[in-house]
Parts: sequence; C-alpha cells; structure tokens
Amino acid sequence: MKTPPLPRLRAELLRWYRRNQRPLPWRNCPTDVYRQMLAECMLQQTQVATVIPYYERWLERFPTIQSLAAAEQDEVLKYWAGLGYYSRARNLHSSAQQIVQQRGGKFPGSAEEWMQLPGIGRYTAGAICSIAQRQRQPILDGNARRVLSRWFALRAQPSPRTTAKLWQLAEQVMPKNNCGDFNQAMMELGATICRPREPHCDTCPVTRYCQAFQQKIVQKIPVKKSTRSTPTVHLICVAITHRHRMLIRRRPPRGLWGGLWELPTHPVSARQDRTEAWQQLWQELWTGNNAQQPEVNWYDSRVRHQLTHRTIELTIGRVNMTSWTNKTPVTSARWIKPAERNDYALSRVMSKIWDWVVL
DNA sequence: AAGCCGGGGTG
DNA sequence: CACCCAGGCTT
Repeated sequence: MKTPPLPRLRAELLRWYRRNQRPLPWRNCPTDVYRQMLAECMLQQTQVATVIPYYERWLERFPTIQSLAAAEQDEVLKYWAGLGYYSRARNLHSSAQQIVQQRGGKFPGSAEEWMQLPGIGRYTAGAICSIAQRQRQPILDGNARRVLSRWFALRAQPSPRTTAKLWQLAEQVMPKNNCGDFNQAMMELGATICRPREPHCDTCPVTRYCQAFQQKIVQKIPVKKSTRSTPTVHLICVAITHRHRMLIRRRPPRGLWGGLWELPTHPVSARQDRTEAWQQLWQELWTGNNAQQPEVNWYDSRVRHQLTHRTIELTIGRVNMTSWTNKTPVTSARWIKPAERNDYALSRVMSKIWDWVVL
C-alpha cells in the first residue's frame, strides 16, 4: 500500500476545513467537555441535521453535567424521545452520574478512562479527548472509515480485521498537533465531499493524495457488506380508555424502546391471531385476573413503521372500560389524561399511534 | 463474528 | 425501495 505524503495531506485538509467547515452548535464551545460529550453521544449513528434540534433543547433543560446527573431517568428519556437508540440516553445519564458522584464532577483525563464509562467506545473517547481535551487521539467513524479507505485504496471486505487496519491508518495519518481539528476535518470531508454515493471529487482538496481517485476506483470503495433482509414483526397495540383516561405502560428497561412508555403492545407470533395476542396482553396488564376480558374494536387499516433491520406492522385496537370494576392494572402501567401525554417519553411510532387514536 | 438497537435523509 | 448516518454493547 502506498502512503501519501502525510505532511502535505494534513496541511491541505486542515486548510480546507478552516475555510469550509459547517457552523455547528458544538463548534462554538470546542473545549466544553460536557457539550462535546453530549454531541458525540447524540451523533452516534445519527446525522448532524437530525441531532441539532435535540442538542439545543437538551442543553436548555440540562445545561450542566450536574443537572443531568440529578435528573430522573424518565425526564432524561423525554428529551431523547424520537432520536432513537435509547440506550444512548440511559448510558449518558449513567455516565453523568458516575462523573458527578464518583469523580466529584471531574471528567476522565484519558481515552482509556473515558471508555470505562457506559456508552463511550473507542470512537467517542477519541473524539472527546482530541476535540475537547486537545489530546492526540485517533478517531474512526463511518466518515473516517470511508475517507481512509479511499485515500489508501483499501479494498478489504468489512470485518474486524479491516476495522483494526483502519484504526491503524487513523493513528498513522493524525498530526502531532491540532489532532481534534484534523479528526473533525476528516469527518467533515466524509460528510460533505467524500460521500458514499456521489463523491464530489471535483471539489475535493486532497485528490492528489487519494489512491482511489488516482486509480479511478472511488465508487468501488469502501466495499459494502451484503445486506440482510428486513423481516416483518406483527404487533397489536390497544388503546384502553376509562373515564377519558388512557392506559399507558412503561416498557422493560432494556431492549427495543427500553424505558419508554407505550400504549400497551404485544407481539402476534406466527400461527396466532390478534385475539390470542390480546388475551396474552390482558393477562400481562391484569395479572391473575380471571374475569372475562372485554372485546376489542379493531381498526381495519394497520400502521407500518420501518426500522433499519425490521418492519413493524401494528394492528390497532380500542377498548373502553365503562362498567369495569377492577380498574387497577400492574404497576408498570398508569391511567393518564390526554393532555398529560407530553409528560411521557414516547417513541416515534407510539407518538404516531397516539395522535391517530386520540385525535 | 454476528445480532441488536431507531429514526430520518437521500437518491 | 436501498443505503447510510460523528457506534456501542451483548452473545
């Protein structure tokens, strides 16, 4: 593998970055460790444009790491609701508490220490250290992976070995000083110029040092991994009302939409119909209640929701418990007024269903 | 090494 | 639709 003249490549890239970087909120405060930590966590697998409004709203409610550490998880999830990958919010909350309660509010001082915290992997640790703490640490995200693969014309299949090789390259190309700017420049180039599909090689500042460009194989790099199918999962979701109140339930602390609230759902397994699923859901909500359960009015149309690796198809039902005597369900559930909906963290799809059912 | 975890932007 | 996004964690 040919190595480009690194000093010149670094200089050209940094020059381009200083002139062309996008004005992003977290770039106004590069050495604010809390804000950088927040941004990096929100940006995991999430595009910049999606993050910005969440980032701003979050900082109004949790301006400091102390305020975040002191908050209830419910409140934290509420400000993450809709952003996806909710373990990030739980982990960030937990990390904030560790920093405040166990370290007296003092942030970790090295990448190794950062990686001890939940939700902080090698990328995030490297980003915080290099950008906010001005240390010399490499990063490797989706952008850097693509940029480096092209610079070095790396044709290897995606694999842990390839990832290790790319980390090695990331370490090799980073400059002695200004490592944070260089890392950001690499990501910025990947996001705006060296894009996956239609890279703007005509405006790229470093084509002279790009092996893939020189060999005219930019489009073929990086090698994509084979795509998996997206199976469809069927769920029922039942809006249970009583005296103008809606029954909502907190989902289990881990797993899909962990810790968020929902109108009660239950999977409809193969060779099973919605009525059987409703019976099982009923048992979950009113454990040990053997009385006859009410009939559900099912809507004809279904709600489809696309996730990355699966399609969710929901059958929506409605139950009004007018003359029901045993109105108290399990502790994870509660009756709320429609106006109280904004007090609870709902996933995107549940938000959609709520509007559909309530309005 | 592979699966799980959301939701949105984009061609 | 398909692909990918400033990834991390569990199995």
